[in-house]
Amino acid sequence: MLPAMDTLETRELRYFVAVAEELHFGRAAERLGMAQPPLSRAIQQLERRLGVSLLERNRRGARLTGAGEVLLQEGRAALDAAAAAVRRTRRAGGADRPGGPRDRLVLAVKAAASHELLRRLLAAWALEPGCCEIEVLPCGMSEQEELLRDGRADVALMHTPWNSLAGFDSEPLVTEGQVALLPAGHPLAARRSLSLAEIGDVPGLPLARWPTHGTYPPGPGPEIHNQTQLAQLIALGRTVAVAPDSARSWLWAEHAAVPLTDAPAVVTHIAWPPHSRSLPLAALVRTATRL
Amino acid sequence: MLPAMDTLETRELRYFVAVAEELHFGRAAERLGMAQPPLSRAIQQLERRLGVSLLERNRRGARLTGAGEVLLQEGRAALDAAAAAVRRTRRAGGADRPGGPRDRLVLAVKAAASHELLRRLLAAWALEPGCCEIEVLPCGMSEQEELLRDGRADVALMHTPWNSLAGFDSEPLVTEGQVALLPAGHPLAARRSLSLAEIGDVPGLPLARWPTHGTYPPGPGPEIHNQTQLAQLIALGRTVAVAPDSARSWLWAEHAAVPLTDAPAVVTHIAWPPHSRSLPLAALVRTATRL
DNA sequence: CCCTGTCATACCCGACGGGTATCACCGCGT
DNA sequence: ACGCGGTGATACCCGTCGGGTATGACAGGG
Repeated sequence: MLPAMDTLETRELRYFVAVAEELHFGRAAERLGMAQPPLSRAIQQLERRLGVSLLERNRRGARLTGAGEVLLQEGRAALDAAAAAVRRTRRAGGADRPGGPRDRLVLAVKAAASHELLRRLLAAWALEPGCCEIEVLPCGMSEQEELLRDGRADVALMHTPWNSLAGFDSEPLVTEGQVALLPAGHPLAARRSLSLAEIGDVPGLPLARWPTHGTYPPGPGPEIHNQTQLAQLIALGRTVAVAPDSARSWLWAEHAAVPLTDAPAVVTHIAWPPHSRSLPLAALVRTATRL
Repeated sequence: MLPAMDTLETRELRYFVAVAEELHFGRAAERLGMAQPPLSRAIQQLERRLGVSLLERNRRGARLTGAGEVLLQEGRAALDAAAAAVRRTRRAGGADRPGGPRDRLVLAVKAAASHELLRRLLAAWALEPGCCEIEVLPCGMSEQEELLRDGRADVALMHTPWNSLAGFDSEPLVTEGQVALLPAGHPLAARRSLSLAEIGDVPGLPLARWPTHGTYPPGPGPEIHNQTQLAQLIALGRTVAVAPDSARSWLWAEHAAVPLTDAPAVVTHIAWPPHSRSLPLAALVRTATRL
């Protein structure tokens, strides 16, 4: 029997994703803990089986073809799905914590976002009859999607328009406007309201840049990694930022918040993987939407 | 190196899904084109690696444990994702039709649903500057989800509340009410409007049952496989059915349609896999929403 | 009580995944 | 110009393991 032309082993996907990300067979092999020749051969076999060229080999590394781009994206999704299958199955069988509670929900939240909402949600959940333990998993700015996809989290709080809800089930919880965060002494800080255009090109006060999926948008402003860093740079009069209303709760004395008239509203959603049949999850979502 | 504890090969998933669906090692092995002993061994290895019991072996077949249920669902999703990766990569590389157009969208539509909308959509698409070939893939009642997930289709017309949009991106296109489809001669056919309760228990005229994901809801009515069959049974005075307004377009002379006051509205959506980066797809969605 | 049908065990073999050594190629340095 | 370094490809070998066949253990039914 020929080796199943229409199916890909996750091993092959892991190999290809590693090569596609490194664009270098040697480094990819090292990352995979194997030697370079078998990796080269595996990718060649993959290309032959698919009947498609995935990489343009250069003397100096490699470049992805269009089909390679597609396989990188789809392959990551498939690997996430396989990883999720393992994690969720182990959890369902109680194999992750021997003897531990098998009803446990992992909730992914951006560190330092939606404090107040989270507090209220956990309080309401504790009063719920069917409640179970909730493990709060703090994560980076755009990490929730991946955590939900690969099964490390069961449910997440996400914020449109920053997070994409594509591929998940979700319910909106709270809508809030956005404010400009300025140094308290700055002339604009005295204004009652501002527009995005007005803060977009203030001389000497470039707009801070947040990472989205690991990469930063282009611009003159500083690259921000966490909220504390941002707070400091604003207090030092080095930058200005756009944030939801609820950011007021962590402002310093040196900060000022001015409502923005034309910034898109931020909606906090509770989101979870589609087709979930978990009863605790359904109960948590119900609790959240009733807050 | 131990054989990668945290990862599942698609081969193992295929095996488990086959066993979980058949609940019988022998039949599953036959379906997989292999002998029973290696299949048994593979499942045992799988259970050991996951540290979880997946099946309760009985002398008379097997039953799924809770963890097994989870792995069945998650495993199917992962297999669909892997199959989609193969199909979409081949399509992107033009390997499916040698020399054929690599820009081609496959649109899944329920046979005989949304005729008029589809006609208008295709007409508008043909006028679009960036238009490409559209292959219309007719499918069963609830088949669109699977076609999108495993990459056989790029985009689909779906109808809530029958189809679930969970896990997809979508845009609503049309909302329509529902009507009762009755034999023309029936007393109720003369009414201006009806309620679901009224047609739910008409003596001698049981409500037809449509399949959802291959299974039929319980009830006394006949099991319907396609629209022609339904039309015939209604004309014969054997059954009554609930259908969207647009069903009027295929009514026979022996049929009558009476608006239902309390049936949920049917919304036709255009839906596609999340995180798509296809430009033709984006253009098609734009065209559809502007209709 | 044996026969049937189920899944598990024992054993063997071939395929193939992976390692080592080496080659072919090209850019770049001196 | 020539050699050197670094890239991916090729050649070859070996051990593992996936799969097949034969058989066992066991329970239920005629």
